[in-house]
Amino acid sequence: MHPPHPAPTFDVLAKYLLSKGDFTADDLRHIQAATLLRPLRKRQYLLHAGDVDMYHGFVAQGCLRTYTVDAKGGEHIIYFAPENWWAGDQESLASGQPSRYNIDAIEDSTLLLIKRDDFVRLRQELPVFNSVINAILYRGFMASQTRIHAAISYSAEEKYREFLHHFPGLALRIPQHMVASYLGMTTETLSRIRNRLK
Amino acid sequence: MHPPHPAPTFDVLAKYLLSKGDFTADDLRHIQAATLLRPLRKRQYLLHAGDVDMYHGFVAQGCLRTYTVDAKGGEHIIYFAPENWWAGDQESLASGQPSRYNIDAIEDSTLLLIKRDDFVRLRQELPVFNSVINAILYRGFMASQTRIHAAISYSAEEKYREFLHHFPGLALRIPQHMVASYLGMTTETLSRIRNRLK
DNA sequence: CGATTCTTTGAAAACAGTCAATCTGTGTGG
DNA sequence: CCACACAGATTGACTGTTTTCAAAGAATCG
Repeated sequence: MHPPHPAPTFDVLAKYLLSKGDFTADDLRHIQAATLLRPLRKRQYLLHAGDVDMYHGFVAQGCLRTYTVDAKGGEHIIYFAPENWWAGDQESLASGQPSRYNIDAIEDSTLLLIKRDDFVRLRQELPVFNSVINAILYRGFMASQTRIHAAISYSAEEKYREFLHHFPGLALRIPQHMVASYLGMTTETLSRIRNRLK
Repeated sequence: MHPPHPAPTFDVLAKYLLSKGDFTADDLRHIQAATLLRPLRKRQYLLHAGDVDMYHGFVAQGCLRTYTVDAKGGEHIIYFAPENWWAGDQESLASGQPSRYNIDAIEDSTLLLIKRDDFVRLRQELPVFNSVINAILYRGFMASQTRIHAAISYSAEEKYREFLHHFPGLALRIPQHMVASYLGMTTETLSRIRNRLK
């Protein structure tokens, strides 16, 4: 089970960017020059907790997760990054401090990496890129707000329904215990909820 | 119980801004020209759910809350804005859509309002202002992440400890049922936790 | 003070977590 | 290709935590 053909991976990012802003062919060339193709097999890491994140990763294919591991070994998934999402610890990238999070691949995946410094440079050189990235951060912020609302307001069952709605199809692709972890409940609880729902 | 002297309210914002970026006296004058002094008494609203948010509000004094009301009349506090925080629904401000949230004063408060359009203009005209605002949004995003982590990983007691740590002193100022609402638990549960802790 | 708002307490019920066993599918190496 | 190991999902019985409902006690404000 390999990621399919290696070739037109940058096209996924180009298409994504063009859907968000008016990039010229030249802009895209500059961006492409800064990207690095990185296939990641299932269970391989993009970032280990304790390391400093050096890359912004755009997921062209597959799915990654960002998570912590607590004292008892329990994993808590902060977020998922399927195709057309960005992976990386913004905090570590911005501060240069070691990350609290692990990031690894849930499925065989293909990423486009942009080095921290190149990313900063691109934002300075290309105003379109900068404003698109700002918009993305913004949407991420709004999404966090929605998730906080769900976490403090909803029952386990409502959280799961909301998840199905927010990530259509994702629940079918990824292991259930990860969905449970993302929602802040145990696998068993999620299993029983799913049972009730059908 | 009135907000004290009316006079040097803008100074609070000026001081705040100067601590975050290199503003010239002229920059500050421009910003001041766009601000509107708005005292808010306890329980008065800055924004009603269903309305479009027209103002960015800087809290010079007091404390506001942003919250939703569910079908059963339960309130869920999304966040608190004490002195030197911003209040306002970013989503509504950015999109022009009606807000899902209510924002009101928990204490008698003093706000400096900046109209939506003026805010956008200031960001365009003053690069310092723009980058400071970006940094603030950024920190807000990081804080959301931390809060999500707490919400899905911690027990009720751990959440309360974390709250005390994150908002030192705030638990003493605001009603406990609001802290409970913010943490996603009932007043009774929080009361019992506090009892255990002492 | 009287009224309202807020907090505490108790008992019962609902809910989610834990532990352990079983069941299922998938991939690997022989 | 089969057998086995392994990761993942389900189920049941039990425990523990949190909610709910109801009532009573503080504290605050006008």
